[in-house]
Amino acid sequence: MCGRYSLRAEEGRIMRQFELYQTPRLIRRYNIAPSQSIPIVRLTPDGQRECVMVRWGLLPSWSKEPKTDYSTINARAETVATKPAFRTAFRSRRCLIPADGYYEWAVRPGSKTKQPYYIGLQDGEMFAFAGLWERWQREDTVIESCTIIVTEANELTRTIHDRMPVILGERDYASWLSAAARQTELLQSLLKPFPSERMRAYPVSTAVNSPRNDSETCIKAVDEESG
DNA sequence: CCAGACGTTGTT
DNA sequence: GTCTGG
DNA sequence: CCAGACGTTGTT
DNA sequence: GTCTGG
Repeated sequence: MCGRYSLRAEEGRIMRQFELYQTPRLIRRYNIAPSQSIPIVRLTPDGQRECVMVRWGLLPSWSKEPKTDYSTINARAETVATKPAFRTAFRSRRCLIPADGYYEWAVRPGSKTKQPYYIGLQDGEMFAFAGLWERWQREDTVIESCTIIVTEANELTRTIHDRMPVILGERDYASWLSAAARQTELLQSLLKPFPSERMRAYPVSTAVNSPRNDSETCIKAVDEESG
């Protein structure tokens, strides 16, 4: 699963990696939580890439109330093509979600508290989660939202948790964004665990537990025991 | 036909 | 919106 | 994901 | 215990 992440990269770096002409104004984030407004990269109706802020926690267009349901912050890769809450977005509203690390909480045997880990690429560089976005509209209120797709964990992340977010390599960005709705097999083939060899994970302090803490402390390595 | 659900995770 | 359950 | 709140009435 | 807020 993926319920917290960081995005420290600067706007220029994001524009380069995602081939954008502009981004919204962004500040460094160390502890992004569900329900917050996050930048996503998607295609405009005429096929241009754009970066916009949307709410994390997908709100289906048919929802009666526009409240965030925590259960839609992630979508299972195995079922995303068919579940009512996600399938229409899977067909035509896929997005990339820039990030440079995410957090998982490992259950520690014999301890009531969990050990948070910070997980990312080996070089700490920015990457993209595979995501979906949706638009909810009633009268004059429009709410755009998104979800992060998750899959089974790889060898590295499995030591912490049995699920992990889908990370896309740069070569797959265009396919993910623009594949035709019927190319289910191609799309599905992109939703695989990222290679362990290119990732790293280390324990961090429980400061990250509270979404109020949004500083470098969240990503600083600590010894396992000191949680 | 209409009503009601539509999600994921972790824990029990 | 669309499918399932009654 | 974790943290933090969670309620009504009557009186001042 | 369970829901809401971040």
